[in-house]
Amino acid sequence: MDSRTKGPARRKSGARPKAYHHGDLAAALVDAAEAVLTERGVEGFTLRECARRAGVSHAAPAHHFRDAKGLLTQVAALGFERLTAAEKHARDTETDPRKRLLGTGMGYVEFAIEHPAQFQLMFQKGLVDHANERLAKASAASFQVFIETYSELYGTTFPPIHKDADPSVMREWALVHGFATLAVQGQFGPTRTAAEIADLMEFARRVFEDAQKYAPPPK
Amino acid sequence: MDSRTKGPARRKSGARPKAYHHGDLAAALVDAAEAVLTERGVEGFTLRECARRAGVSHAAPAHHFRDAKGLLTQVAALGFERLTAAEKHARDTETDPRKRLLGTGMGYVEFAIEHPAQFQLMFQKGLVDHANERLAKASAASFQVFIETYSELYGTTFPPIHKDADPSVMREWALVHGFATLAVQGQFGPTRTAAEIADLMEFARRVFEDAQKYAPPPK
DNA sequence: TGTACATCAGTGAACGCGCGTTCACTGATGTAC
DNA sequence: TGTACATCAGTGAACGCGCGTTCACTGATGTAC
Repeated sequence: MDSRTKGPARRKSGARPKAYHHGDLAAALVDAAEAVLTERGVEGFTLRECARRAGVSHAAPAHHFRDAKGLLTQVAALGFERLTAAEKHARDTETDPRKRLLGTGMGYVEFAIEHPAQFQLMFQKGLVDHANERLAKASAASFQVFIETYSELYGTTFPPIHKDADPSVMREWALVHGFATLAVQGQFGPTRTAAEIADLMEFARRVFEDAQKYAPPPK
Repeated sequence: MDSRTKGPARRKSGARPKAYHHGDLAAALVDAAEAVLTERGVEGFTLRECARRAGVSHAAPAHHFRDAKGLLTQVAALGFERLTAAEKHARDTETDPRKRLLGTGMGYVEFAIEHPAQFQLMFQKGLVDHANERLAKASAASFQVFIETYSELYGTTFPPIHKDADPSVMREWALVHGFATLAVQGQFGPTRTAAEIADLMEFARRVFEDAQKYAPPPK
């Protein structure tokens, strides 16, 4: 009974390293996949390496994820969920609507720099099952934060993402996404050390503030 | 002697399909690589497929490019050269400095939509030898167009690309690059048919015009 | 509490695959004399 | 113009590699009675 308990109880003992059943392989594989992406990039991702890191045979993942794409899809979905959280976290340290919009962008960039390979995975076609419900929902939510925060400032609402969306909010998104993409690709120099990251974030702030300086007045 | 003549003369006859020497394998491989990228994306690229399309054994490319990365590097360099040309072409249909800056962005986006996989290759770490001189030069030149065109409008000059660059020109680049990236990744819907592409370009124009509306006044 | 059984979550061997790279080779081309 | 030779640009066989996927299997877990 208590042998079935998940989480802490499992780790507390560490006495059963050879347990036949893993306990929470799905989560362990997702963790492993994130680590592999971080260390080797999207190009270097393999299912077998994830299995190795989870301490399990390479056939085991099939019981939890149909195939490599299935695992990557979950990793991407989790990424979007974290991206949304990062946007909201950075935004909610501010109360002024302008600063809140700026904060949203800063959270976006911060997530990208700290999870570059995952960020790339999230926005790359073909690696991931875009029909997946969790992924689609998480992806839409991360954009929705922009729309909401923009609306706080300008008091307008926007249709779901589409060519007919308001050009202003798309401009906001494109700017932030472009900056994040360029940063991740190393166009602004390395971002390995904490100091380099802080530097880059400072640069992001200057760019975004420059953009706001000439933005239309709030409602 | 005339059998050595390159180009048209070689194609004119078509009588020597079995010629032992290809004539211009390097160029043929670059063409093939672009086609493979277009059809299969960065993920689907293989050296052997390029050789197949060039009608040559898979060991032949090594005589012209050290390895797969060597070929991809040349393809990326060519991509940047074309990107620069596209920017300038779109820019130079206008005379008004504001419209010229907008045109530069339009050319950028147009190139990206028409060569999505190549665009991705150009801006992806690890696939390409960034130390390559032709590539570095071509890459810098494509950004230089922004700087030049921006300077036409505002009369300032900027240091080479770096964190200390003027935030305004970086904002311009990030916006355009972000839009192009999102478009290529299908975030604005499919861009297969001519009509879809025209639609997207129209949307780009609206977004960039919206951005200019609130830009600082010219010099 | 004990037992029988179904289900679940792993194992590990085997498969076929296409890849990049290397190698000794050979035919074609260009050049020196 | 002819010949000898060096160089160049291909061939095709072979290599080792790690991959994803499949399969029959087995040990562990949960449940019904």
